Amino acid sequence: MLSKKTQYGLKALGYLAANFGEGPVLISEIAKKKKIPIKFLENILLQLKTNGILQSKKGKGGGYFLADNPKKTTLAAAMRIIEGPIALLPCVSLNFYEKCKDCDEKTCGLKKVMISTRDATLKILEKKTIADLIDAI
Amino acid sequence: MLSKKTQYGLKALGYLAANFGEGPVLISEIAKKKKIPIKFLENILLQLKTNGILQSKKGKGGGYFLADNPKKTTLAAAMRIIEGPIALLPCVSLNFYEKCKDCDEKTCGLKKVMISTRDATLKILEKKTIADLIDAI
DNA sequence: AATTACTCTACTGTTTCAATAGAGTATAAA
DNA sequence: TTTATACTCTATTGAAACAGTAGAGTAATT
Repeated sequence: MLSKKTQYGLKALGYLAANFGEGPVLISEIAKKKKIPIKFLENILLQLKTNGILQSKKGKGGGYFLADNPKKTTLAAAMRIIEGPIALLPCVSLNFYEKCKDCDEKTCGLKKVMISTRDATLKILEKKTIADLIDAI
Repeated sequence: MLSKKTQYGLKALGYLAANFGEGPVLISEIAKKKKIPIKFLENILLQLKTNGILQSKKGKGGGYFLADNPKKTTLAAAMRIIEGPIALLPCVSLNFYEKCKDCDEKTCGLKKVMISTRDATLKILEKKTIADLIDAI
């Protein structure tokens, strides 16, 4: 399951995608519309900025906005920043790989299955973008 | 990411699948072969027994064994017992659904994507069984 | 100068995770 | 019927992660 942090982050990105091209959006506005604790949201947005997905402007008329067209940022990219690995096990993670001590990765049956699962998940998350997070209506 | 508990549980099931039809297997044997802390493994196996996947026999010549042919138990079933939900959000879980407060599930863009992801994952995990967890060689 | 709004570090309470302890019960064989 | 074996069950513990908060600081605008 995704952490609350990731859930909030994705919702915020969806809101910023919906407002793309309309200038900076206040943290407080995102927090209110998406019902996210504001101080928590501050941390999340800052992290997304540090990792290049968001940009910001300080002072009056400031706020956060997407660094690029919403269709350019995949969900996989966003989730890796906030949540970390997408794979179900460290030994099958592409971006957060950790060697499996206590088992032979060449023969491990579990690993094979988890690779299939990872690929199925990534096929979706590498194709979908934060533009797909925009709410209906 | 899956918890250690789930990882251990699946490995143990793989071992029992490999030894299906050959009588009870000692917890200590599984623990040793799969390098799982034995007391931790006890809890896990008991939980799998309570939920019908395993059976056991006490006393000398006792141990754990699969309740049914390994091909009959899907990974989804096993994982739901040990780990809980397979979906990435409670509001898209089939077996552990929780209503999403603070958002309208009918219009939520995030929910749509998470349903796709869930379905892609389940397509694998509902088809693969613990027979697929048997190690090569 | 005053106001606005993001920035950054640190902290806190709660929950989950991972593992362990130890007494209890059932079974089988000698 | 005793003994050894092996699963059963509840409780506990330390560490880490999670979720959220606090507050001082910096930059930009008017």
